[in-house]
Amino acid sequence: MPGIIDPGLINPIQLCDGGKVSAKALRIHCRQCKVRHQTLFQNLPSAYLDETDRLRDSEQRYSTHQLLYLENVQPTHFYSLYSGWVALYKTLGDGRRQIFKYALPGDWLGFVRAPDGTANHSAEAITDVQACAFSVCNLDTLIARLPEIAMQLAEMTAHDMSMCEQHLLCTSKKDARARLAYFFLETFYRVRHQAPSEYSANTHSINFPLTQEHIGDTLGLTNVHVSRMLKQLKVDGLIDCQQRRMTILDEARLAEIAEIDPAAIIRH
Amino acid sequence: MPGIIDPGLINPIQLCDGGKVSAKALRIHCRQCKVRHQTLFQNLPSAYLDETDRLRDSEQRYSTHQLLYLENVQPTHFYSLYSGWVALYKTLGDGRRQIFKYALPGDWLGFVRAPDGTANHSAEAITDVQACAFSVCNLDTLIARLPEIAMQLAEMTAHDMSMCEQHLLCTSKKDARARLAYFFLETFYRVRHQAPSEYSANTHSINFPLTQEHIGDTLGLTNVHVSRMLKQLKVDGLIDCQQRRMTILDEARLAEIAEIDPAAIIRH
DNA sequence: CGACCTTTTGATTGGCGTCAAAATCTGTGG
DNA sequence: CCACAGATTTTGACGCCAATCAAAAGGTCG
Repeated sequence: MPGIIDPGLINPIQLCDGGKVSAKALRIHCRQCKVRHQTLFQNLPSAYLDETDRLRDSEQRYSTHQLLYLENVQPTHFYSLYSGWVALYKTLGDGRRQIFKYALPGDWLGFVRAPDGTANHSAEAITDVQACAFSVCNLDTLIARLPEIAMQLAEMTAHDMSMCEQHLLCTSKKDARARLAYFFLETFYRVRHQAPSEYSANTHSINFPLTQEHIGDTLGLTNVHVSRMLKQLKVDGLIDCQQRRMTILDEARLAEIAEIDPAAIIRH
Repeated sequence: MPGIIDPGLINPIQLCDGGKVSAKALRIHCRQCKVRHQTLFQNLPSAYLDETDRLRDSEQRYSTHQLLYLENVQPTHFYSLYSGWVALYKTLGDGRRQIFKYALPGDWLGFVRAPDGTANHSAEAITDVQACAFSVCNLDTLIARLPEIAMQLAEMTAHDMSMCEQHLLCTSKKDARARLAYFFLETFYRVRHQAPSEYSANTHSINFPLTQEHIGDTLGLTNVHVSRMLKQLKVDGLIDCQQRRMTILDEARLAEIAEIDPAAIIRH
């Protein structure tokens, strides 16, 4: 029910030391989390990683449909996603929404904000989600102590920017069929890379929790039209998509339909 | 003639000390340039500004239709734009292109690149252009010496990202009329803010060098349809646009048509 | 099992693209 | 200052892709 917001869904924070998570489970999780921090902390001397650990605020869990943060609201944290899918989207007055990214494990959320400091988009858990939260206050501390992080942050944002431009190109210049082909391929590659546990090499398939409405909101189509075009792709034997699992059946032809520059794929 | 590239147009660099620019003119320009560096260097102790001056590589001039850099090519410089308009765009195989930003005076170009270091978009001068060029090699030097710049860079990129998301929302969810209204308003605000000399408070108008084809390539419309819808807006007395000048006649109604959140405008 | 969500299918409409030609603007050289 | 070529804008006719409305079928979860 886009456009209508239940404030109770926002920031149901469980602090590490106060919540349901046992100290031991937490320690294990933190250790795993540390690996995931690579995207932001990968160029840091490893000795510094302990420092980042100390600055991490809490572990948080969200279940499907819960919001991590909300457009136009001052966010308290930014997040390193550990598991699950999160949709990042903007809403228009009448409830239409544009999803512009699905955050996957390893992605960072919440750094890009409007000039006044409020979030410029909302973040909703698509699946159950685990995330490491950093207080936005700590970001300054972190950067003051470890300036390398700032550059890393700039490059991560630049990468997001690059994807967003690609998305814009896709949405405004390609027809529905090409958009779908593009989206499925991109998503497939991203999941394979960032969430290998959700990828099966045998079947060339991934876990895929999105509804056709999600896809429509991403590509600027209605769920009805997504259904029609997706059926086409299935009939043509290019793709299979059911029961929360998506299989790429003919990668080459999909890439062709998607008008993807093969060189661009390699980069991901 | 999108899609066809004249290599002669790329990087016609004039070094400060080797080109047509007199030493005096250069010194004046650099001084002005320094002001324009605010976006990247604004948080630096002013003593450091001399250092950035030393790291600046050259002044460059481009005339209409020249390329500053080209998609998929390793760029040698990144730029601080001093005067003029530059279109940043991606091209599809068949020549269709998607312009996703017009760089205006004060903007930085060329930092966002693909993971392999090549430019992920092209930059073409819409008008005659003056830019300060920094060698990409020097960026590391610069940041090593002045770490604050990295954070500034991250925030600038985040701001670009925010605009790109907005653009995506606009293009994929709004009809042609709303897209145009949005685009004219946004452009008007940006020019007023970043190039005050091109803005006239009396007439509420700005210099506007874009063709309807540019606008179409920006908003995902054909030039034909832009022409039709633009005429509507003119007939309705909302806007005037001719002879390279664009006037906002009814800001309130335009904002309404554009479905712009008034709060969002204030932020710019 | 029943309520709700998601997907599918059909019929119809409309916005925007395409093609084409005329009109207007712009800049350049004679 | 005019003439002319090329670029840009305007206008019309027509077609198609995707939106909309509506309803049925299939899935999912409590």
